[in-house]
Amino acid sequence: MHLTTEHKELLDQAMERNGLRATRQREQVFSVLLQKRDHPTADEVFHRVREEMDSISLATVYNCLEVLVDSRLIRQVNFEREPTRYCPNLTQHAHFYCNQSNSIIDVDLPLDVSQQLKALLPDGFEVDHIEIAFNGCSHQQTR
Amino acid sequence: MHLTTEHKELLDQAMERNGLRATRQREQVFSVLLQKRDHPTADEVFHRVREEMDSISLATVYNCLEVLVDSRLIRQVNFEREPTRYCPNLTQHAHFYCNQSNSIIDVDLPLDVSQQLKALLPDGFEVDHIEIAFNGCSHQQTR
DNA sequence: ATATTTAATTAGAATAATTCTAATTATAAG
DNA sequence: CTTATAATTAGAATTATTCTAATTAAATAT
Repeated sequence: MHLTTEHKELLDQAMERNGLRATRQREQVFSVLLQKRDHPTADEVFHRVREEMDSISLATVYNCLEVLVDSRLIRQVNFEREPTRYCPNLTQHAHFYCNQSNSIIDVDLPLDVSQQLKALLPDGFEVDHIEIAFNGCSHQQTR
Repeated sequence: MHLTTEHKELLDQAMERNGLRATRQREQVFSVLLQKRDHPTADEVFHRVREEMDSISLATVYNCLEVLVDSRLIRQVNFEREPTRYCPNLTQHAHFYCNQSNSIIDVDLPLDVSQQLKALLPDGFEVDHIEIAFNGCSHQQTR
């Protein structure tokens, strides 16, 4: 497990705040997500975690991911009917789905743009978050 | 069945264009979606269609919806892990999910805003479409 | 330290939306 | 009217996810 001190504290504090425990499994799942900046499915996370912790169950991975999402340490991204993916990038960003290479690319989202989007809403609408998904072709190599 | 002449022609042309047939079932599914400006699931569409065509099967409804989406006569909207919903509003718009009333509200999307969003992408990225989902509370009555 | 309480993990069953399959029926073309 | 092709149908299969009940681990109190 390779959680940096900062990330470990981030997790500990988030768990504390929510009256939850920073278990080995939760640390491991968080760690795995931070190690590779991609967008794995729960099943992919499960397999990556298994490499170091072969007793973990898929149900636990789902539980850990849910906890991490709820405490806003990671983001959950859904695209069409595909399995949910998880994303350690906490900065405000959109996703670009390349339907040729089948990959997901993070797209930075400047504050003024998201504010402009919120301005489209009628009075009294309170926004918790905005999901923006581009779909198209990025002309990148299929990795 | 209550397809207006214009909608009937819209369907016929779209089917023609794609080498498909404008069957009774496809007409009926299209009609049901146009009759009520909401965002029903496949199952809800199935039940609405059944009222007038009791022989239709759920598989056919799924097939019809897919065909209509592919021919861009309706839109498919996905939110989190909820069942896919279908939307007859073809104008450019975003969706607002009110997590209190659990309803979906269409939000008009001006052309300049979507263009601004596209401008965020690196060179060479080609956009087919953009999905924008707001999540929050609209302070509306739970219908 | 040890016992007790509470929360988390586990394996596997259950669920729910969607897709697939193979047979039948409808539509269009010759 | 026959033939070829596409669409529909019922039901089985699939897949991601959630639930369940038993076990284990962590935190707290003794």
